[in-house]
Amino acid sequence: MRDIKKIYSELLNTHGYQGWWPIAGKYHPNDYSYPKNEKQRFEICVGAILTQNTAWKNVEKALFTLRKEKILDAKKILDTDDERLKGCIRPAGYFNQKARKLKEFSKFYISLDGRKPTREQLLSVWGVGKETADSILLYAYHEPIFVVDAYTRRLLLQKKIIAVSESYDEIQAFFHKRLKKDHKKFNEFHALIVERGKTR
DNA sequence: AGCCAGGCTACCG
DNA sequence: CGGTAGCATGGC
Repeated sequence: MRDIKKIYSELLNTHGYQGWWPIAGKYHPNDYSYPKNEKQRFEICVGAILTQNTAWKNVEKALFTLRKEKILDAKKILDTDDERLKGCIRPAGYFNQKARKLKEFSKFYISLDGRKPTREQLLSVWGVGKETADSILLYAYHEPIFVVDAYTRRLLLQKKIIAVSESYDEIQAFFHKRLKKDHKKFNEFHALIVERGKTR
């Protein structure tokens, strides 16, 4: 039996600490203390939405522009004209949809008033699906919840740990069942799976 | 020069 | 329910 803990250490040996979630373009290997403030927390949420089916490289361009234009903020995004917002995030693709998603999420984020959202609440927001919700919970709120993405499925299939495409929730339960619920470990594991997926 | 990226919604049978 | 078209740009 191929233990997923063994897969984790192999990935770590091969790729090293990934330093997720990147804040303002910077990674911070083996330091899981981010976000350090609300501003950074919101940036993670925006990045999680913008990176939907999109290369992170393109998301960075959008984040850079939002930062430069000083609208990387929930209230500012809501106050920004749709066309201007679309222009800022254009490199991240699907800009019509994503502009709407950012506004819907900003409204939701403000309504939280500093409280931590539940998974159910996140999923009720238009444009937030399971992976995005779990990424936000794990990386922005340090909740020990495993993020499942296309790379995770591919990895489990390649290692013949699963037969054919199981559901998101089943795969997530698989990890939850076998790993201690530690947000740092979940953070690193998911980041490593993505890194492996990118470099094939 | 295609293919594909750190998905989601809407709609179909 | 599961399956899939459409969304869009930029990197390799």
